[in-house]
Formats: sequence, structure tokens, C-alpha cells
Amino acid sequence: MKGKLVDKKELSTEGKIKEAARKVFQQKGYAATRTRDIAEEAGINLALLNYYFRSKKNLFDIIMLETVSSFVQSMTTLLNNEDTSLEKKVELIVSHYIDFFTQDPNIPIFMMSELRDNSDGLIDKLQINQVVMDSVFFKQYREAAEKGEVAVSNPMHFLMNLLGQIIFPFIGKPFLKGIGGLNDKQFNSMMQERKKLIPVWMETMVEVTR
Amino acid sequence: MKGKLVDKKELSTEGKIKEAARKVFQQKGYAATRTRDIAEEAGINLALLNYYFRSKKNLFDIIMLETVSSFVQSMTTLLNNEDTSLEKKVELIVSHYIDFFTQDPNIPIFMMSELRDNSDGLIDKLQINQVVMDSVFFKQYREAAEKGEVAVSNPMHFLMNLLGQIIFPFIGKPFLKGIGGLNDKQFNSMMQERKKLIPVWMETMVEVTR
DNA sequence: TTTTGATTTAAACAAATGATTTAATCAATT
DNA sequence: AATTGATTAAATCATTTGTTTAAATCAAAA
Repeated sequence: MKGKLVDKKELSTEGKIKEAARKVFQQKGYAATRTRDIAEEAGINLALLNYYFRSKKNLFDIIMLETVSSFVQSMTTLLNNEDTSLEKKVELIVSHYIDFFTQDPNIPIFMMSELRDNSDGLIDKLQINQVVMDSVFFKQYREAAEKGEVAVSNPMHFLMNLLGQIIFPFIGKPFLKGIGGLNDKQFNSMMQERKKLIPVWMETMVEVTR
Repeated sequence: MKGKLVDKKELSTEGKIKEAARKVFQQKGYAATRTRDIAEEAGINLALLNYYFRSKKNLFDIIMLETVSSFVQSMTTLLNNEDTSLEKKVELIVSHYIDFFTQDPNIPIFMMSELRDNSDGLIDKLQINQVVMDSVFFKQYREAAEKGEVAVSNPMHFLMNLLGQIIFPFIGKPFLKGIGGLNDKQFNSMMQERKKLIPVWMETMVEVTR
């Protein structure tokens, strides 16, 4: 009745096309998506897609930009919280992105496979490097490193580990489900467990001196 | 002069097509690959592709089966070495796959994105679950868990962590390169560092009792 | 040399697909 | 009710793309 984000009928035609495009693109990727798939999913006539968005590529670019932007935006917010410790930030990041990807499990593979070669320079355009490297989080990390509280030589390793622990399960899902004989419910349950486990693992990893 | 695997000119036409298909499919994925791309890459007439392999889909299935099989095959060998400890196995797995994916960096995204929904049941067909769960490695892991030497509740978490540490950097490469301002050489250098780091991290992670 | 079967080539076909056109329909305003 | 502009539907176009056809070429056997 009242839900704007749930009830498709309250979306404008333009909005319906965009939501359908998001769904189909994220599920099948750019090349495997037919404009007719999007039109059908949106419940609109094919011509409308070009009427509102000019071309398939243009529509895709909009979806991709929004998808990556929302990822980067929340990352920016989480990394620059002045009021939380390093450890708390890790907790919040883990929790946020596990919930985020549990809701839209296709986003990791979608982003990674479509940005394979970063051909249109989207990553550079969004200045992800500054977002991460100039963040409060990394300032805190470097301070802790100076005090000797943290011993992972290169902060990029720390980042690879953190993101890998969070994102990889969603990417390797078909393999992992096959190996562990898991259904969707069991998989999601494990991801919820990881909200508590990953921060602990990150903590111990970081303390290794070698 | 003598190298079979290096010198394309010594490959049969069928072999040239297969190698070209492997390269293009792994780089661009099934849907984005044109049969003409493969023909051009192989330096052969387009009709030969269908002459030797019947259809694009059939050729793709062959490449995909070989790719996943070689992954599973080496995994099977490494997991079932009777003469090495748990710790040594982790070392060998890390080292092997980092070298393997450094040589063919497209394989992780290729496998993961094309097996998204595991639609043709390839994963089940290869019985990856038995390969992993019935392995010497997991027997050793469960024994160590009984002795209390290992404290990660679910061995699937251990697997997610191990594979994530190894594979995720290759999948998130465009992001990570962007964030860290890395070139290919620096990226590969970090991956070589991880050969030593990941086993240590896995060790410490596993000891956490919580 | 002739023959025979395998291999290769150039050309063409048919279906799929992104995009456009043209006219009909709808909703709001006068 | 009539008008007007926005929205929608159906048909069509032009190109791409997987596949096939038919003939030419090559290599080995007879």
C-alpha cells in the first residue's frame, strides 16, 4: 500500500525500467542481457527503453555507476567515522557489507566481472584510492602501526584480507555450496556467523609480528 | 623450435582453435565472445570452428570442463598427500594456486561468473564435495579439532578463508590496483609476499578459541 | 597419375538483437 | 466535450552473429 521501494506499481515508467535493468544486468551481466529481457521484466514495451535511456549501453552505464557509487559511498562513510576505533570500524564494515550482499548477492560478481579491465576508467573516475587511503581508518591504521600495535607490513594486505573474508564467499557461492552441501539458508546462516568471526580473525592476523 | 606449448605453429588446427577459445572465453566470458573473435585469434577460417567443434556452446563446454577439472585435479592431489602435515598442505596449496593464477589471472573471474547459477550442474558432476570433504586434509583437520588444536567451529569457514585469501585479490584486482595505485608488477609482487603470509595468518586464525 | 577422403575457403543464410518509426491511446486542462 | 501533450504499442529496419553450404585444395593411398 504505502511502500515505495517494494511496490513496483508506484514507480514511474522510467523507474520501472531502471529497476528491471538493475536486476537483469546484475544477474546476467551486460553481454548476456537482452533489451527485451529488461522490457519484459519491467512490464513495458521495448521501445520505451530507448525512449527513456537512448541505448542499452547508456542504461548499463547508469546502473553500473549507481552500483559502484553506492558501494563506495557507504565505504567512505564507514571509513571516516571520527568517533569509532579501528576495531569498531572493522566490525561495522563487516556487518554492513554482509547484510548488503546478502540482500543482493549478485552485486560482487557483477561489479568484479564487468570491471575486469576497468576499460572505461570508472574506478579511477570515482577516486576510490583517495576514499580509502586518505580515510580516518587508514590514518588510525598507520598510527597503530607506528606504535607497534599492528604488524601487517603493507596495509593493502590488510584490505585484501578484510574484503576477501567478506566478499569471496558470495563470489565462490556455487563452489562453496557444492563443497559443503549447503542450501541457501545454511549459506546465509554462515554469513551471519562471519559477522562475529571476521573481526576476531582480523584482530589476530594483525598481531602477527614476523 | 621445440616448444609444443609455446609455439602455436606446431599446434594442429583443432589445437589452435581450442587455445584461442580458451584465451578469449577466459578473457571476455561466453556471452561477450564472438565466434569470429576466436577464429581471428586462432588465425583460421570461421567455418572451421563449427567443422571441428559443432557449435560455440560445445566448444565453450569443453573449455569450461577442462578449466574446472584442472583446478579440481590439482586440488585433489594437494589435499590427499599422505606425507605432509596440515600446515605444510596449506603452504603448498597457497603457493601452487598463487603461481597458477598469476600465470592465468582471468581464470578466477571466468570460473566464478560462468558458474554463477551452476545451471548445467558441472560442480555436482565433478563431485567437488567428495574431493574436499573426504580428503586426507579434512580428516587431519577434524582430528586436530578433536585434539583441541584447532578452534574454527565449521571447517567451511576455514575453506572460505583460505580460498578467499588466495583467490579474492585476483578477482578484485581492478579495485585493489585502483585503491593502492599498483601496477601489475607491484600487484604480482604482493601476491608473492602472500605465499609466506597466508599460511601464518591461517595458523593464527585457527588458534582463536573465542 | 588417379583417386579418395580429409581439410580449408569464400560466400551466404537465418535468426537474434539493438534501435527506430508511426500511429494509437491515455490523462489532464480548457 | 475538445484539445493538447505525454505515454504506449506494434511493426519494421539494419546490423550482428552463429551456422551452413558448396566448391576448392591438399595429402596420402592405389
